[in-house]
Amino acid sequence: MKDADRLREARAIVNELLVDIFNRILAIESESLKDKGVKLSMSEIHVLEAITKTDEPTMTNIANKLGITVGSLTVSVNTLFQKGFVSRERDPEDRRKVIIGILPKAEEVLEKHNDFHNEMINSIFNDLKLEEDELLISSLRKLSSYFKQ
Amino acid sequence: MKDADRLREARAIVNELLVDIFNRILAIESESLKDKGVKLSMSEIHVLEAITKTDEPTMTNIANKLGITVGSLTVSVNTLFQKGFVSRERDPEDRRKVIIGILPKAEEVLEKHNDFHNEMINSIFNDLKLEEDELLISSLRKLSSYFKQ
DNA sequence: AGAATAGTTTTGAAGTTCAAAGTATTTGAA
DNA sequence: TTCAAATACTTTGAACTTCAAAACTATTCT
Repeated sequence: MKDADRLREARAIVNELLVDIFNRILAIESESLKDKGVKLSMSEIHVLEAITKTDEPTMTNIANKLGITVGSLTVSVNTLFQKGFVSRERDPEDRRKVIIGILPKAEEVLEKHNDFHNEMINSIFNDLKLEEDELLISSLRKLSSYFKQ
Repeated sequence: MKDADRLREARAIVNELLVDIFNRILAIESESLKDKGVKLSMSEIHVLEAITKTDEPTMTNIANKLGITVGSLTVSVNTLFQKGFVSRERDPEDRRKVIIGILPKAEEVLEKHNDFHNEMINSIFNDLKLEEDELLISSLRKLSSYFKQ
């Protein structure tokens, strides 16, 4: 087989795998949480996750992290606030901003969600050698930066 | 830095990148299509894509490929049929089955969608060496098989 | 103070999805 | 053979997510 053919095949496989993963990940993730007795929807989980991973967790910053509008985020935060998963307070420095915080009830849930992510990452890393990690990381980094261009 | 630390760091990065990609891919994909004058939503595009990639494209098989219920697929196919993107006909061998087909109007759209996927894949492969492909593929394959467990 | 700006919330509409109930067809066991 | 169960699909109603636009509040600028 020629190199060009091999490359074409490799691309096709990577593409197919990405599509497959994309199509299944949400459903499986949500099932995994249901099994663990978590009542929240996946989008609510992702909001909680984004809050913990946003440096200055204002509405605008969190919405950017998630790639949704601030209006959509407000709707979601409303119910999370009402259910007692997050706190909300004005920034004393700039009282236009609302800082969102995670409450203990949410930390529990995020821990269970993390288990899922860890299992997922395990399944990739299990029999990779250390020096091979770099390549995987650089591939994904390229993909991610392509999306942020 | 110890190997264990390096591994922990690698996992964290891979996880973060996957989450990032997941959060952005849909929005960007949909914007890319809007730029190209395509009127369909992403989920409609994914239905079309799944039809072309399912061996015997019955409702059940396509729904499985997509990871949604057959009922949901029916709703989507209803509008795609009405807009003239897909054909629908009973399987003469087993008249319970409905075989879905892609019409020319849909092929045009899928071509544009493919451009997006190709650009995406390009951005990963651009400066990978041939022998490195295998590793990337095997990593993704593991991830994908983990989801199909 | 008044106008402009920034951050957030509210609202209405559209789209996606599921679960449950209903229809049509096929299969298989009595 | 016949009819009950299984299979394939569609319909329906409800819940959820999201967006765009308008409204509101707080802050900054002139």
